[in-house]
Amino acid sequence: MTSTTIHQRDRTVPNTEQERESAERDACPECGGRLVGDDEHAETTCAECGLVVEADAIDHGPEWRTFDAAERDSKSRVGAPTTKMMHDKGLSSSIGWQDRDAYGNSLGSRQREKMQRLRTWDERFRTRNSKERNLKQALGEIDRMASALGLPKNVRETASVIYRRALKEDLLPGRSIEGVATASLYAAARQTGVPRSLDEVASVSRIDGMEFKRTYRYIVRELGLEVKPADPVQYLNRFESEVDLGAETKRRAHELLSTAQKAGVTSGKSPIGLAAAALYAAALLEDEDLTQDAVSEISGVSTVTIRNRYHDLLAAADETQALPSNVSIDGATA
DNA sequence: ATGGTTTTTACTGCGTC
DNA sequence: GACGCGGTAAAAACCAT
Repeated sequence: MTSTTIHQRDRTVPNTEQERESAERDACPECGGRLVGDDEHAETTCAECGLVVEADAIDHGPEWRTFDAAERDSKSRVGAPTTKMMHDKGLSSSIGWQDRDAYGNSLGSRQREKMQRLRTWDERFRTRNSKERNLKQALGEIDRMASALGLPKNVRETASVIYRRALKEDLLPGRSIEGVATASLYAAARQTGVPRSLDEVASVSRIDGMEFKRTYRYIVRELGLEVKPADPVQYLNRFESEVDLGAETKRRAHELLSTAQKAGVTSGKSPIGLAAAALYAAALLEDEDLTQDAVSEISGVSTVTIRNRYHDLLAAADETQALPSNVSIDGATA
């Protein structure tokens, strides 16, 4: 990640001192007059007739503005420059440093001391407010996403605890508030045993998936969070509630899952895939009307994975002869 | 950075309604 | 002929080293 691409758009506009001088010596194509470089407006103009030879050649804006669309959408992604150094974007007033009153007269020593105290407190309040506002926004965001995902209150609380820790440990600078908020929520959901997949969380977040995963890993590492691999059963429960199935089918699905877990064929496999496969396999055994495509739809797992996993599940079930021996699994064993 | 594992994508053939 | 299902190869994503 070098920054080489940022400034090398058009080298006809002078960057260095020498280049600018040479540019000034060039002649205007219109009237032959002297050309003048204007850094402020990124233009090269003719001193005689005012013709603008080069306009908007170089973006003089701060480079942290221009990386991708998501950044432009949410100003809050600008980490250190605005949120830390200029948390209020320079909008709030502050107490000046000169010991002068509004008319420019200098203050007496008593007044000077008073102003000094006020300055101290003014500074304290302002930085404090910024952190609080920051936190408030993050918590609001967490709340919004949590309700969109139908997550219970304790998850939000866990998420906010995680977020506060991140804030305390100075993990925020350089990262977006929303990114950390999203990551906190995802981690909290998993820790509290109500997992949502990365995709699901990403879909209700304002930040893109890549960024989300990156910040998630980051805060898990930095905070030393303990996040155990998600339990497939949790996913299974949720998938079951999204389709209309008989009670026996659901029982079966759980059974398949637990025998497979005991058989040890589940380690390393994605919990979501296992849950989806268990659901499909159970429906198959119970002659329910449930296609692989449907399961894939609600679980976000490809049909290929469902096939592979459900073969594993049935094989495991066969070996542990957990199936009642008189039940025929027509065709499913092949 | 690299290699091994898992998942996805894309394409195929088969049987059925 | 569309649909559900199954298999495969190659690409992509993920993870630990």
